[in-house]
Amino acid sequence: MKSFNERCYEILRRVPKGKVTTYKDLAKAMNTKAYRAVGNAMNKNPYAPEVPCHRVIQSDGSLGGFASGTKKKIQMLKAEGVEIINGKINLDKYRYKLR
DNA sequence: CGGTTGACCAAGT
DNA sequence: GACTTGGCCAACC
Repeated sequence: MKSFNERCYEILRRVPKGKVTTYKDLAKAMNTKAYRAVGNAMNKNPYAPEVPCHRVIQSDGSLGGFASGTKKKIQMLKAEGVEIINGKINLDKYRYKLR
């Protein structure tokens, strides 16, 4: 039985470059409501380059947090082709449909 | 087992 | 729009 965290990583790792998802959707995809616990998992994320934890944002389109700083997160996403307006992302455009 | 923590969410002020 | 409150759930001590 894998830990809750590893399940997060497995789902998150299939989010393609140039797309994003939200903590809530991620939790929903694994059939739980623990979006908070998901955030915890990301913070600890031991699969740093393998799992794109910077592609996970809040439900309202704002970035949420990032271990190395929110600014870094913005830069990485922009580098992947995601447009960020006023520190927010257009979910209709960039949200990746899980499941 | 209980209490604390957190990269959250929604609704209210 | 900023801040507070209550709710949520897993990990950790």
